[in-house]
Amino acid sequence: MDKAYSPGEIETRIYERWETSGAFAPTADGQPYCIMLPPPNVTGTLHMGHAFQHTLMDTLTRWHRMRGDSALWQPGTDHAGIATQMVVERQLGAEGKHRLDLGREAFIERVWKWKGESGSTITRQMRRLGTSVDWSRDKFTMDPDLSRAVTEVFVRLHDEGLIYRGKRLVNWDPVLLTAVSDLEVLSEEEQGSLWHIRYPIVGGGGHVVVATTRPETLLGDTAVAVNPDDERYQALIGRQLELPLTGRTIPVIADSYVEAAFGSGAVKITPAHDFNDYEMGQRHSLPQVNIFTPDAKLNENAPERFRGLDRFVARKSIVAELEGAGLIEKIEPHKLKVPRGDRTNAVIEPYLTDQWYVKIAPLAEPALKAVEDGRIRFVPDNWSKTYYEWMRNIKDWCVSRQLWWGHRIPAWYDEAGQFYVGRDEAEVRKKHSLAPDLKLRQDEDVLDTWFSSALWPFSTLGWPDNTPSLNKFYPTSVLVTGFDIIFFWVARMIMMGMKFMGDVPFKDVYITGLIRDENGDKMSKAKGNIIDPIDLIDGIGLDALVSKRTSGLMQPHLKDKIEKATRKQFPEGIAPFGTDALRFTFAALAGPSRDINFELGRVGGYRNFCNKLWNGARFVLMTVEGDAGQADLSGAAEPSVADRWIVSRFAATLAQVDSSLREYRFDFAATALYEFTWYEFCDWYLELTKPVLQGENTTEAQKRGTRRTLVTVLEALLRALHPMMPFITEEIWQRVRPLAAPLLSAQNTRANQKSVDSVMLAAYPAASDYARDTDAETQVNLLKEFILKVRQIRGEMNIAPSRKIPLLVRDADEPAQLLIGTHAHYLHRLAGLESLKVLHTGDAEPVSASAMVVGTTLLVPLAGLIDAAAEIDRLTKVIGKNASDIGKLRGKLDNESFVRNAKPALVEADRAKLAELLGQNDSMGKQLERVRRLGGSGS
RNA sequence: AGUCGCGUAGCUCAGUGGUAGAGCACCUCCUUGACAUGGAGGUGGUCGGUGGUUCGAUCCCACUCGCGACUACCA
Repeated sequence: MDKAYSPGEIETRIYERWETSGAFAPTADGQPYCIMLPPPNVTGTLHMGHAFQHTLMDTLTRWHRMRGDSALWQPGTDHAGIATQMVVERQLGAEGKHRLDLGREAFIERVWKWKGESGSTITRQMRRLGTSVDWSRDKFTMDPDLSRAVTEVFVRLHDEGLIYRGKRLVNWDPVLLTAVSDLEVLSEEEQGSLWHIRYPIVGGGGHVVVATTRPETLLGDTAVAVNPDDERYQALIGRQLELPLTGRTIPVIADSYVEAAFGSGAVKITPAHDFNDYEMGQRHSLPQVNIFTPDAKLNENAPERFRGLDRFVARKSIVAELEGAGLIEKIEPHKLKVPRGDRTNAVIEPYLTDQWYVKIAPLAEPALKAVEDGRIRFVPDNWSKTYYEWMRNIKDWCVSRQLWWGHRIPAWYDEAGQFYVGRDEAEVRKKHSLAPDLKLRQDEDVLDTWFSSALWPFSTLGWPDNTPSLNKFYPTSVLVTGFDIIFFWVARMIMMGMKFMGDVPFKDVYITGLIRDENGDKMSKAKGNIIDPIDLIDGIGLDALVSKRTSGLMQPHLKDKIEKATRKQFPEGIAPFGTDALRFTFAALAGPSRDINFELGRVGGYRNFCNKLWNGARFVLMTVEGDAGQADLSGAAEPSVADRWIVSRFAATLAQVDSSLREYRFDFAATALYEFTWYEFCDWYLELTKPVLQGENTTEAQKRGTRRTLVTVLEALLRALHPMMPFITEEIWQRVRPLAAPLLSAQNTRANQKSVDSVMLAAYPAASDYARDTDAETQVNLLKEFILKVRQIRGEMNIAPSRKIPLLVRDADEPAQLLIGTHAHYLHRLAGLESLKVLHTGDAEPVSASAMVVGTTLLVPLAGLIDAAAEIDRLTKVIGKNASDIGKLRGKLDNESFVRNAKPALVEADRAKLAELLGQNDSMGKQLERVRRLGGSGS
């Protein structure tokens, strides 16, 4: 083995072997365990959020697979209607073309071509991450079988009256020229103005002032509304006003929606261009005057001079004319929420169109109930409240999009405009007994991308057919996703799952945090703070990183700023950390918080962890292979206390990992494994094996006991780490397993099968397979205490590690005597002792540096080793700390209420602790005096 | 406006009704035959503020300050 772990070539080699061997497919037997991959955009690339979530899903999948479950991680990609269409339109734009130039068919062909070219990018990146999805089941939302499911759902919902077509006000994106759903509209507060406009009263008597943030919509006003209780306007209710610039007159109406206190207390009502006005228009039977074209220019309903003007250009000229006519009372600066399309950032226009809607209330009810009664569990639980809030106020879902890329709506129109819904044209004709020569044309619109995503948990498994996979894996086990798509996706999957499968689509919903940069900012191209997970794996030079971050910017003026920040933050680019280090970082970050700030330093730390594991394994292999040979492992063996201890600690670690992963506490599981591997296995256990293996007084059986423990614990540790760090564990396991295989206990038979040639198919180690040994733990804990105290003296006295020192032990209690009697070789080696002597009553005691373990005193003679002044400082400090603790403990124990109310065990423990500290300080006080005397006379 | 969340060591974050933890950073010593991507030791926090419940609060409750997310919105 190399001295340092280098992940580079190892990873791809191992992944290819896994994939070609079919190891990712679910086994025939075992409990079904299924995770649906949230399908990424087919033409997208892997970002940090994906990498994070995929790591967690892969960890769960690998863990369950190793536990013997029939584990399916279902992969796939999403056609991402708007996003993909926009990318291709932009490509066309660069060629000076528009999709209308190509026509629908040619355009769609072009999108498929693009999908073919770029669709493999993200799946290739996923392979780099080690994702163990079953690629043989890879799905795409526009595959024929999934499209069939979409049509089926649409038709069934329509036949039940749960899908309807209606002319209503929708959110219209004037750039994309399509309707979008409420969720696709983002409202940001922006600075605008509030124009106060005078509407003259017909028949004289002055004017009414209305306040508006959108003066251009005046052209579509059909009323002015006031609050019915507003005394100022009582006389005007029912009268007519002159609508400026139009020659029309409109009535003053009363509606309690109007707040008298805001603005002038009078509101212009534009039913065709505002959601609230629309509803008021319905209440008062007001006419709707649409003044815009689909791309938000003024249409023929506007006075001729404004026609064809863009809405914002029109605003200026309308305000100018009003000012000229003396109809502007004032203009105030005003903050308002501006609705923008999440894809185009264009200001969304409420627009009257015919669209398809899903009637949502009947679907929402069972979906709400499924969470309320616990059939679906949100983790962390508080996300269920977010879900409830949304579901209880949910509105009908506009599912039609005026796009070309997507699932075409299965509705056909005759020339009279009558529509028929069916699985295909033939079915429509048959169902409605239409004449064969009746001309039908299919609806031009496609469905919202999320419509097909909502079916993902069952459409990928074969629905509407009743397939074995569907039977086996639905309901799936857990959904792992971000809170940003709880409404877009999670809620809709639950609704559709309840509706069409009659059961929940998943039992748990694990909501991950959102990966942000180290400052807590969201990662985005515009901010220039994006990190490509692949660059963390392979590393990237500074110049390449800068050019990656600054190319293709929407706002080129940010380039310099981004470049500067990048060069400052990564003066040497990014080092190659390897996949396992990245994955372990993600796991360790996956705590309960909703925002996760990603620090590069942590990946470095876990890269070091990989190296630590590598070198620990290197030590084990060198010792076991080197001086013994594997046959030697099978003879009589006599495990040491350290051997029993490490096995016991391993059992505790496995129990912690198990309970943590069950609760999706990846951070706890990662920490438990990290601490065991580094602090217990490497720092202590490996060191404790050395006195045995290299000692002159140990028997072959003892050495064998230690070698066997080394090999078997390492082998099982690799299995335990594998779900989080698949590559390095596989690489090492391949070398360790031949040594370990003959030694594996009966419980581990699955790991011991000849056919198992990969750690990913071996059994996950269970805590119950390893004995807890409190006796060994107690002994080793005491041993560690002794060693740590001596090291503390050495460290604080600056005694070189190479310098061996004498150690005297005074007042040894029974456990300490046992320790010295049986484990002196450990003390010698790990504390760097030259000699170890127990002082008996009456023995001469040289002046020494000292430390205490419970009641036992450790003495390191000062002569030639130690600076008396330093020891005085040290002792004073320890005594001071103890004194402070004694004070606190006394305070507690002197308090009768504490003694009466606290748990007896606690009181007892405090009393014991107090007695111990008192004894120690008494002893150390005397010690201090001795050193002082020496300090005074000696140096 | 409503819902949810956050404020703990220089930084990023865990955590618990009973004398505060990790990683990174920092200081001292050490190239000892697994590992300098390392080893040994160490410094560092009145757990946002105030009040309450309690024998005891960083943890529970109320209020408050500061930050954030989401949902719905007043033209």
